[in-house]
Amino acid sequence: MSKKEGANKNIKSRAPTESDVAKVAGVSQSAVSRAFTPGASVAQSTREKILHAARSIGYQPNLLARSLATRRSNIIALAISNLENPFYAQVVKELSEQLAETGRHILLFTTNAEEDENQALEQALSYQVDALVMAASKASIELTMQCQKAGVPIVQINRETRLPGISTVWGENQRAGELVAAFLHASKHEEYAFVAGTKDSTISQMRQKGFIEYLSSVGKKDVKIVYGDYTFETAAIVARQLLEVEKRPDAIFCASDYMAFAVIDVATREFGLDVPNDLSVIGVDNVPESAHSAYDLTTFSQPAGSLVQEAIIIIDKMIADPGRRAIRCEVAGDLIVRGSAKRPKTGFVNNVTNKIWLP
Amino acid sequence: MSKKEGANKNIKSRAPTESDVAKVAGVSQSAVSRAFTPGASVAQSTREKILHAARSIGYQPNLLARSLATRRSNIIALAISNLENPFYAQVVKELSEQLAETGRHILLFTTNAEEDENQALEQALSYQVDALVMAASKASIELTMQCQKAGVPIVQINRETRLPGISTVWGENQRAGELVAAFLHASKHEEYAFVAGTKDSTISQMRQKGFIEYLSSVGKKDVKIVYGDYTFETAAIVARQLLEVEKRPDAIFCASDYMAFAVIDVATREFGLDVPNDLSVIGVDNVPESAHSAYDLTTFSQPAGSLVQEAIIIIDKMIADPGRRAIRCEVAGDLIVRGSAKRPKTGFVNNVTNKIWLP
DNA sequence: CTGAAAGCGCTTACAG
DNA sequence: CTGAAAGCGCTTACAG
Repeated sequence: MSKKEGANKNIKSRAPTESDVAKVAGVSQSAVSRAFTPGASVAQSTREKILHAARSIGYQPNLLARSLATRRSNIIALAISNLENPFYAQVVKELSEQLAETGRHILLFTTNAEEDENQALEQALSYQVDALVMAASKASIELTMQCQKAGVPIVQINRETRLPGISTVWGENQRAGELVAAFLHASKHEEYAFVAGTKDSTISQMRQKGFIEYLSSVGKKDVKIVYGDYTFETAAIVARQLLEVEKRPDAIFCASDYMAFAVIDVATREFGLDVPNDLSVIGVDNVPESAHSAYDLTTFSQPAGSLVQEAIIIIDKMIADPGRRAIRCEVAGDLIVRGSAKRPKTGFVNNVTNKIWLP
Repeated sequence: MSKKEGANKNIKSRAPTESDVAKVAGVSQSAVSRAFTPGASVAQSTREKILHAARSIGYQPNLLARSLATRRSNIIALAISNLENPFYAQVVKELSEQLAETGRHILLFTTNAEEDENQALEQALSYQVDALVMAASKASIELTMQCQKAGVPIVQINRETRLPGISTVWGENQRAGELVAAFLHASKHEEYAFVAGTKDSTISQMRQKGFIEYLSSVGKKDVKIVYGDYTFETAAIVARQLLEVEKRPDAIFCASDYMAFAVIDVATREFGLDVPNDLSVIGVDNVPESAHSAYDLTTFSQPAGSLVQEAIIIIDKMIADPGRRAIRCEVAGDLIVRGSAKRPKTGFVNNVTNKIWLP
């Protein structure tokens, strides 16, 4: 047994480090570091020598150590709840893929209660993440202040909250409500209802605002509002409440596709209603499932890929210029016409992939 | 401006460190470290003094630095594809929540092509993750060898591949195929088909094996096999191929619920078939959507929560004893009876939450 | 119980 | 272009 091996007390062999590579290549440890730093000042020949040595012993840079030294981890924290809603699954996927293009990755925090929300974010900060994106997830104001103090940009996806220092991207929520109302009114519905998300959801509030304001302007002032809490189960419960009364609605607008699925389920299976002849149902999001013929849902689209793309642009701007003020950005959507709601006679436009409606 | 502030060249203030806390509390930096280490040797009074000082300046430990020093990051890499399949969304959620109970978190790698698969895993290793879990995701053998050399445990979820050193947990795949076959045969079907996943998916192969072997044993030797590639779109395409022929199947078993949804969509909307009277469809997974009445899918369950739980147990064992051999573990499921397949006259059992079938 | 010191594996001015 | 050295913010033997 050589002296070197004898010194190694652990059974499990250490992963090779820059020093190991340096020894093999016959250069200094700093030279090795430079060989792995794009744009660093190294002779072409020594770089090659080093890379060869590195390969021969299976060296991989330790990204944790690099992060500590550079103060940049290339890790982005994602705080998310509602992963069962396909819209948020899409957000995760898009964010992960788009970040990967620049070598960054997601550290995931799934949250339910607000307490573990806060705890999660504290942990995220401790991991020295480069930024924090929050989707369907709300942190306390204190904590977001803490992020700002730590110089970690925060961007919210799909919220319209106006908090100091917090960037956010969202869809056309109020316009969604207005367009849906116009569409349903143009196709001659009588009784309207809105299945909201949670009470404190700003995007749900904006959709509701657009919806009832438009309807009010055309004389429909008694829109029933119920809260589906963005879950399938609660949406099903409130759908029952909506449909079991004498004068049931013939048009239901839901604050998310996912809740719209629950409404359609209850209406067709439990109440024997025909969608759209007895009841029109419209959602928001345009998740992939909406196009599945089991639901064939008319919906206002909110493209997850675009929201994520804007979020990343914001993150990059904030990182490049930490003094910068929060950025707020709205992403456009369309009313995608499918089979779950009666259609007006006029106003269709053919999009590249979908039939969309404009008044 | 004080001397100290003058020395701070950056606009953005550094996050406070142990040294900062030490200065405020009037102790050494190592004392601060101990105060934050459970079970370390510190006087109760000094610990309190330190924690108070820490709070006063908003100190949070730098987990990256801690990871570097302890060689334990409390980060688990998750390589996953198919996030659009709700089963895998559930795996993400469950893994994230169950790991959070012990203060660990997921570093997420979403993968499509096998190349970025490998690249992802290399990166994961570079981040010094404590373990790697792979779901619906396949790495090259070389890379998995590299993980082993680096002493990083790997566990695969939902694969039956037998690779040296790789732990894996899976459902009762062959039994699923057998039970489904028995169920369909007992309810008097004539023409059988199997919608497989990808050609190289071991779990799909095992399900197929159980299915055709049972059917063969009762004289049904001509089961049609098509490949849905685990995607909704491909499953829809092969469903069309299956149904457009003269002698179409009246019983289709799908290697995943997600593909079963596509089959039901195509059968009902495009071919006007009644499920289950014209066609029985059965899946595997029992994702939440299966219970939604739009599909009301009969399916063999594969509980994501249990699979994840076993995976974590394995990880912990491997970390505790790195010399240990790979662990392989099968998780039991049930045939959950719902409305998408004709039922046999006999053999029902009432589970706590579901109606299950046993021959 | 406590502090000084070495070390985790990198990066990055600074000299040469 | 290259190396020696200090530093990133922690942990952990080692003395006292």
